[in-house]
Amino acid sequence: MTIVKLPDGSLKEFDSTVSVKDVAKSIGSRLAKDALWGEIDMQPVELDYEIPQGEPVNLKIITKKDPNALATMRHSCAHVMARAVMRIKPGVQLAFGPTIDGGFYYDVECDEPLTEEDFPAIEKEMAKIIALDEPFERLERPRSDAIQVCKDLSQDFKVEHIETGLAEDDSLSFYQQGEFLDLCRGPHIPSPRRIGAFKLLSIAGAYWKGDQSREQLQRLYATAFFTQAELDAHLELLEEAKKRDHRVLGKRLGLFHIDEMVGQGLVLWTPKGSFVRQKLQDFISEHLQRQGYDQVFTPHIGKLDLYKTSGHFPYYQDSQYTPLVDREYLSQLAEEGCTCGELANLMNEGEIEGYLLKPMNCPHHIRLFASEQRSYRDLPIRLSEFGTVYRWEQSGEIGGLTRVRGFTQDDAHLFVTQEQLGEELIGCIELVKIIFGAMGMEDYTVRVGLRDPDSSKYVGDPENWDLAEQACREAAQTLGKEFSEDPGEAAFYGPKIDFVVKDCIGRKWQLGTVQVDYNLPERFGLEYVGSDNKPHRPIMIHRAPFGSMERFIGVLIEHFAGSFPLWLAPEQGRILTVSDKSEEYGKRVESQMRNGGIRVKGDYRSEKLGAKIRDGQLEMIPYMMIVGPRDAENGTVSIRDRIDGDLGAIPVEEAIAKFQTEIADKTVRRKSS
RNA sequence: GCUGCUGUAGCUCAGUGGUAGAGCGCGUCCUUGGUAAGGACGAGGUCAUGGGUUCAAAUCCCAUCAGCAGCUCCA
Repeated sequence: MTIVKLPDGSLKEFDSTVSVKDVAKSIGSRLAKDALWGEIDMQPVELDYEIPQGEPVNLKIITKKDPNALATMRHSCAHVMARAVMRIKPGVQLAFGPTIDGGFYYDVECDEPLTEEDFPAIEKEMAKIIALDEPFERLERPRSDAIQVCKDLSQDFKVEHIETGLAEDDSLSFYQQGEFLDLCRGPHIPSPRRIGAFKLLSIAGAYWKGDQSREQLQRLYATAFFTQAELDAHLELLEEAKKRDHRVLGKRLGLFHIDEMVGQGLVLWTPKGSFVRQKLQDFISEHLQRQGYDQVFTPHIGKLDLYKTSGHFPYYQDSQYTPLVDREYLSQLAEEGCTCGELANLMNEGEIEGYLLKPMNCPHHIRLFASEQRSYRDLPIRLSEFGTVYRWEQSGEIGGLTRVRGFTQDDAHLFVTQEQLGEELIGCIELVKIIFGAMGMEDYTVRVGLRDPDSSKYVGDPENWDLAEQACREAAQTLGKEFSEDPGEAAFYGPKIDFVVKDCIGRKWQLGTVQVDYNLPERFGLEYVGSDNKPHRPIMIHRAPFGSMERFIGVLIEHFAGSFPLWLAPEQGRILTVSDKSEEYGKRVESQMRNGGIRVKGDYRSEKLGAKIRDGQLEMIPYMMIVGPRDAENGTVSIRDRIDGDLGAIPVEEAIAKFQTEIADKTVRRKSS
């Protein structure tokens, strides 16, 4: 008698010996077909495994739908990959080899570095290993034995990991497949037969345990699927994603340029890109005005004293452009025979006079606040500026519009009383909500950064912190969207709310941010006169709903795949003449459209209509207005929509009205796919 | 900053130790065509920069700069 207990708690009894497959069949033919392997008392077994008779066993039948099935298979594939690498390159040290979104990796250290040229050989070896069809066998070892096993294998990283990361574990598990033995928590698939299709993707450096001061390993990225078709579809998806990369589209659509001669991470906005940026600024400005913000302008540099007071210099020196040293100060130093090394030391200690390219706008705004006597009646004071800041980002981090060295924040600083904090935070959140709403961006996450209660690194009164954190939570709730609360993620000066989106290849970027600050008002000694006629310290809110114009537009290009909504499109429409004969009418339509406030251009080249349409389509022009003799006669344009294609002929006035409505409504139209 | 890869015409990319090619784009001409590429001819390159090896380097080596992927970082 075989007794099987299924995950739902039900029991099944069989008179004779049955395999996992037989049990699946008894439940349903569909399950039998979809079954990949079984798990008996948590241990993976093959479908033809014969279930022991007697005592009831817990059986789970794993199908593709099981959320862990793919990850388990990929992890087993990682073992196969590591085994293949060890066969090809002797003396390989293994580190970690986990599963990640879309695949897996294994960190290794080789005497002689691996390159992508080694991929075919590794893949071939993997195929051989899979063909051997050896099972993954689990072994449990007490910790002292486990250390010895890893030492015998000369796997130093594994030894270290057992001694540090796994210091609490009394017993450790290994998985063995043929000659390959690896410290591993598991689980694994019963046999490599379930690895359907795999592919090595890329190779990159990675630090052991993510620590920059430790060994740098080689990380082999790869992926695997149950079927070749799924792998192909995945690879195609990756290719598609690359096409919407804002760096590719930015070049193709002529939105921005980054020039070697100007400098790394310094964006030159072309007329088209500038247009989009300006439109976005105008858009948010309307809402700032409505919310009672005051627009200000401040210079791009400030004296070092300003940043010494704010605490940014010399503390954050590494991420700033080198200061512009005061001319007289420099010549004085020169007279005193100061060497370069001494100058650098002075700079490190902050003992230097000069100016700094501003890494943030707050100190300037703070000095504006402090420039007048303030009463509680004046508060809240909301100073906004599209302020350009410069930060010396690490060279390896810079790329496209999403990480740059000079960028413009849609910045503002609110000086508020404790009582006003909550309401003002809600106002800030509303702006973010308006922006994401207008762009049709749903796919973002919200993080509320709270202080770590055990830490003493935070400035400000703990009671105020509690109030501010609560205010942040409540403000975040007004989004009507889930948010995470992250203790320890607050800045040392106050809690914050961050808005994060992913780019086309899955990298996460912070866009909007709202931060409470108890620190700077203190450092600058800011005050207002309260109703009690006594001085009080205001609280500051830093906020930037876009984050930075550069990063936001970078993400926006990918979000729209280059097809901006009509109100944002630099070129909203294009007049296409069927032949030269219609040029005069085309020009008339063009000026009619312009007078109606529509941004149009005319394509009067002696090309065939099909070619002009193709060009317009590739340039993602929202509307093409085709004009030929028929239209000239009837006073119409034949509209071709970027999304829906030919819409037929309508009178010019009607077309203008249609566009005006779409612009005024800021409609986001997307391909319904 | 670190590791690996890459750098050839405006763009996308071929290419060999013996001093450069395609497609697109651009210019001129022909074509006058109603919803995704009409044709011909032509112009355009210190093969990223600086060294080195060699009779000979765009090709091999080194350095620098820049780009890409990842790691680390991001007040």
